[in-house]
Amino acid sequence: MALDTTDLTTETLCRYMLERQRGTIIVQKQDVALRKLNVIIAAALELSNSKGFQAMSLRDLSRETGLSMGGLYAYFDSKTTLLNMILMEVTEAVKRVLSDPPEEVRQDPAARLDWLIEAHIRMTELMQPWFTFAFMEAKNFPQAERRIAVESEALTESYFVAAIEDGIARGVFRPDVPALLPALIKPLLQEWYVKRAKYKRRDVSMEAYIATVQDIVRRICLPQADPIPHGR
Amino acid sequence: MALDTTDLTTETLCRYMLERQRGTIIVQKQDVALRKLNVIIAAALELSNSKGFQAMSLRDLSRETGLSMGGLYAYFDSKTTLLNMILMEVTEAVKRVLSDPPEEVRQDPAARLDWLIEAHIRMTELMQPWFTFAFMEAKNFPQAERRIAVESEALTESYFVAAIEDGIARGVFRPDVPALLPALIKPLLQEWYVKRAKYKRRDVSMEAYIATVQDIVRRICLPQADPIPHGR
DNA sequence: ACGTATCGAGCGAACGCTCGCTCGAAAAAA
DNA sequence: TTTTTTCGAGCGAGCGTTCGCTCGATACGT
Repeated sequence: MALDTTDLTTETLCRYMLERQRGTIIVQKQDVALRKLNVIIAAALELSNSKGFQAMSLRDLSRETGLSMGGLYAYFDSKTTLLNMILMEVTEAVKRVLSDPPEEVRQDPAARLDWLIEAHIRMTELMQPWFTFAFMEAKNFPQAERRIAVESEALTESYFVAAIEDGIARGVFRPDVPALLPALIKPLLQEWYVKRAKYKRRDVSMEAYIATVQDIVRRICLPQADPIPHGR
Repeated sequence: MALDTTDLTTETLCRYMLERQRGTIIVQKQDVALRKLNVIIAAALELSNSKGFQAMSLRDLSRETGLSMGGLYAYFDSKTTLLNMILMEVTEAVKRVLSDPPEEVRQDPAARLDWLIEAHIRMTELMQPWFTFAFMEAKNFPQAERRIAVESEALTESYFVAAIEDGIARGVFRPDVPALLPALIKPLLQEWYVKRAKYKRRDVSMEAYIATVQDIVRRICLPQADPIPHGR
């Protein structure tokens, strides 16, 4: 599981963001800008995820970051821009991570599926506030932003489509794998970060969750190995 | 599939609501109250689901219903109460529908699971705006209301837990059915009404969706029958 | 049948407040 | 001094909520 965890910290993501948003971020000094951007984004994610983006006022954000109202506007030119900045980093991160599976996994469809599932869940765990934000807020986005979210989701699904089709073509997977399966894996992956509190309460570890989803998908795709003998 | 569809129309749900909220609804005349409540709830669901409950102002609602600001307050005493009224009808409807499976299904665990899946999806289809509201808005509810939503979800899950445990106890299901499976069925059911637009676009009928979820769950629970022989 | 009293659904201006956002000035850095 | 960064009072719009009021329908006394 070679997932570059340092690449998904809020700090690193803010570095990407700063670079990408040179146009809108007024502050010139790199180190100052990066430090404050970090504080702003972290606070924005926390406030947003606890009360909703739209219910988070910029005064809340000002209080939480220690920056003044005007100070905040050196980092974005509108509240919607702030939303876009966060969204963009999430979708870019998904592309970065899921688009290149490790070499050893490409020849084995089952392993490739396992890897996709594990990588996706581990990524959402590392970037949990980001994904919660992107997922929870997506419904109320302006149309343009919602299309981005939909397309990003379609991209994720396409990775699963490819892996499953490959498995069937190689004769490793059952030929009657449901056509809807790739679409249905997505909500299983989202469940982990959306209902995180619930699984924490039940002492379900991320590893156990990953293993279960992998197990379920394997049971659906593979001709049954029936690993544990059972009576009757 | 004996699902009483007339019981789940907005009109009928408003009748229940009117009865339950006698305390808060000021309007005395039954028929007037019922007619207007219908208009108010329908508009509230539509506005809420397109821009979010928070973002729906009572002025929006006033414009959409043709009632004045003051007029609206004859039907609820605060915006939060309006939210609660809708939430409550959803959770009560779930109880009504899922708590009594038809007799012929109780002795057959696989059929019982199939029934639960079909009943739940058909119900969410009939009450789509209600479920979208309850699910999408739940994240940003005040704490008390969020607890109701969480408990309602736990209740739904418990129906699946019971059915699966019964199947294992009877030796019909594999003993190694993942413990998390009941929790993971829920997001598969939600997927249908949350991403409704996506499946419409892809020409996936509700029947096909139901059949797929049933198929998937069966593959996970049953010792593999391997109905279609497949090559290698 | 007719006039009068009563009812109550509905109205909408107004209140206190918070919102996203601006901008001139102070502070800090260079 | 000049440039860059930060500040925070203030703007107009819009929020949820209230309340004195209207006015057609109904009930009742004669």
